[in-house]
Amino acid sequence: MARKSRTKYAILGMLDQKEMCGYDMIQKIKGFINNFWSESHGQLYPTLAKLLKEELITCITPEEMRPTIKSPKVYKITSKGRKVLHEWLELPIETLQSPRNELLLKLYFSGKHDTKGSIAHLEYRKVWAQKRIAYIDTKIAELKAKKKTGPSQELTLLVLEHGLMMRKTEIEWCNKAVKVLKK
Amino acid sequence: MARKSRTKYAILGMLDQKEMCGYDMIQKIKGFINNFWSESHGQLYPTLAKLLKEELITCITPEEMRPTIKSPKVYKITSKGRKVLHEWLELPIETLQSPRNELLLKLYFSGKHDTKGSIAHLEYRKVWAQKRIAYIDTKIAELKAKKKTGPSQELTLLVLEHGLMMRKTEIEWCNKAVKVLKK
DNA sequence: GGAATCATGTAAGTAGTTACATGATTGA
DNA sequence: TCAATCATGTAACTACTTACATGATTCC
Repeated sequence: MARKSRTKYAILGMLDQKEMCGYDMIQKIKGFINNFWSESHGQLYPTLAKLLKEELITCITPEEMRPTIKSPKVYKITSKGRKVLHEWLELPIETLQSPRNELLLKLYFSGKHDTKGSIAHLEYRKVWAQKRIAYIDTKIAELKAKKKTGPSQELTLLVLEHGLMMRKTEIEWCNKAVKVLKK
Repeated sequence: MARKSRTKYAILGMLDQKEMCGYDMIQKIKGFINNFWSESHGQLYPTLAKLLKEELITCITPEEMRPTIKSPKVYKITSKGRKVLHEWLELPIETLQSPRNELLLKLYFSGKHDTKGSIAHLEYRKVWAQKRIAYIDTKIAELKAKKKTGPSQELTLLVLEHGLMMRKTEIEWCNKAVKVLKK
């Protein structure tokens, strides 16, 4: 029954790349990972505790070192955790349906009544998308400036590219929609 | 505190267009509205009860007519409901962040280890997107075949167009990603 | 008569957000 | 010394899905 949380796998995935503490994960989630995923820290910390209990991760900051000066709980993925992660990675992707889109919901329900309002929503969305594009562009430039290339860099680039293409298409569609509404 | 459910507005929006019963709403949600929104009937029915209590909708199938032969509960939006709906429609859209994307999550975490698996995910996504495109194409054709045009038809077309453009971009990106992974 | 679909609801459980709460460290 | 940020956690609450449950109607 019920949906399955993927917080678990997001954590395992991050720890598979590098050992780190909860706070570091939150930074990552608010940073690059935010391009395609989100987690709240109210969900993260309890899940970390659960993963420890399941022995999918270990805390490599020993109990006796804490809470002496500046020692966050650094977590590391276990081989069992790695196995669980890779099994999940190979599983087919479950969420194929297009996600909820509040813009389309509002547009569809208000278009007839209030074209001005709808156009405002669309213009605002365009501004947002443009900001995203500018941000992603600088990120891509930064990444390309680093001479060092590698498989992980290529993946990062792909993710950024995804955001870029989606936002551009969104803007294109918004322009079309505005045209229709103004007509 | 906490997130706000938009089930309420989805219902009001549907009833603003046409009076109908809960079952009809579920059909709509599983049909056209599914292009941009989702609701489960386990969420819908309790929300209908709540809206009745708030007097944003009324049930126009009188109590005494039920449960005689074939009489579903037909709901109608009230003027108060309409007001609440329109106020919400004008409010800025809250959910601007890009939604969770399980494909990108898996790709980002597995790319280095398992390019074959990643490519499989991408190819599967392409198949799905192509099916969606085919479906939307027929819907658009159907709609255009009807000579009758109007504002609501234009909106429907816009929504379908949105899905079309997004899926096409997705395929384009998948192709790019596959190329990078195969390299 | 039996299957599909019409039609409405409730129950149980998970997922998730936000606010509350606390305290250490760093650097201006 | 004060603000920002590092760092971890819990509490309260909402949202949501899926399964359970039931019964009528329609059409073959």
